[in-house]
Amino acid sequence: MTRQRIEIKKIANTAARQVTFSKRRRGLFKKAHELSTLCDAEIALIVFSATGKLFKYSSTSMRQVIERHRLQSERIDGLEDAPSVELQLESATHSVLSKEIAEKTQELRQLRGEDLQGLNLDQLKQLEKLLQGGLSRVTETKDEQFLKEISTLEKKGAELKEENLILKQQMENLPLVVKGQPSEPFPHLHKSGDPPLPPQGYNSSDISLTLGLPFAN
Amino acid sequence: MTRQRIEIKKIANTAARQVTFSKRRRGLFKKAHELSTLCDAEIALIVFSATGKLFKYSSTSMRQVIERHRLQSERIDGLEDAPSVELQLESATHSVLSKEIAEKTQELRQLRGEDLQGLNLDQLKQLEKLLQGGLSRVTETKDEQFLKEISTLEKKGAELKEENLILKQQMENLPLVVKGQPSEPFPHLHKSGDPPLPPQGYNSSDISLTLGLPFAN
DNA sequence: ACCTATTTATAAGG
DNA sequence: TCCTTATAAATAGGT
Repeated sequence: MTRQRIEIKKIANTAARQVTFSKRRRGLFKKAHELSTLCDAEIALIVFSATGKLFKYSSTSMRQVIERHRLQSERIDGLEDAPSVELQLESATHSVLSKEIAEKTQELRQLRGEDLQGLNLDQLKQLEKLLQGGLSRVTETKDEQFLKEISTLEKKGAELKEENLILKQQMENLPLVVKGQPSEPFPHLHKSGDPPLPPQGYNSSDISLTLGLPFAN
Repeated sequence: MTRQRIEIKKIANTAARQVTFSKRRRGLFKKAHELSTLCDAEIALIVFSATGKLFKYSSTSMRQVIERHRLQSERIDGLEDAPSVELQLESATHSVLSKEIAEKTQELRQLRGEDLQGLNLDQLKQLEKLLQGGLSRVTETKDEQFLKEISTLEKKGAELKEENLILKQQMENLPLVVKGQPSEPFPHLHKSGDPPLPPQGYNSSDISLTLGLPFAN
């Protein structure tokens, strides 16, 4: 709708999909509210993100709108004597949820290469394609992680090297200082006999600052 | 919002209000559908006009979305007076089922190569291995299917060839029979002028039987 | 229902 | 998430 028109089908890129979800969700809720205000309509809007997060809007109370809806649609498909609407809903929900679990479980098994007997050639080809897509994306992401980790390690290594260099210079210069100034320069720092290393500092350049050496930095 | 901007408050004129209701309702439902499609969201939208007419949209089933919403909000504003042991049990079961669905959904997404951000290197490697395993099994099964199909076709082909051969022999022999026996050997079969091929028989050996040739088989 | 000037919504990209 | 900008979509008022 703007820089470029987009097709109305699932956005492939996850990040882009989430951005669009945020933007459009806001727009949708705004429109819902405007409609209810302008035209005196009673509205309920429930949105679950792909990640399962719930967003909702209702012009009056959610319960009220849903109840009103239930009354309407009940009259239509609701035949027979109702064995307590609540229980009906409950068991219906159970079967829906259970069915969904069963489906997803089966899908997972097939993605793992199990239970393939029932599939025909086309379905197998489709499944293979899906797996190839997933695999390539996973491998790509993994490789990116590898690279990231490597570059992090390299950076750390370079830092350590540099710090080593500084420490070496300090060790070379230290005796000179001691020689030229026999009295303890920092008596309070050495009282305990331990070097005054900070408990968990990993940036060793702090040490030189702590030492207060004249050539630190 | 166009020829002139309008304030978001109840439209005083009834006719204008109904026109706007129609227009904006359509827009709202369209947006809801687009959001669910683009971003894989589960959406329920219920609208009652000021006159009490019901309009609704849901990406999956209305019942499912409402139930899912009830489960979510139940846990949150839950509290208050104990909601009856039965309901407690029900919602406990629901939360178990819902959790399972959420987990399986996430697992499926990751097997499809989506939502990999949160995974560390080890998890990615594990996922990659799983996919490789699944892929190889699927490919293997698919290839078996291919082979099976091919051998079936080959068998069919061989059969057809053999039948062809038989037919050719018959065609070679037929003139001899006619020569040695000038009168129409099968008058009833040729009356119509069409060759007596069975309507949809693909097993031509039936033909020779039908012809009743002395050297059939 | 259609028209169209304008306002909104929003896709891309920081 | 927020900001900006170019452009697509929605829509108010009218016919």
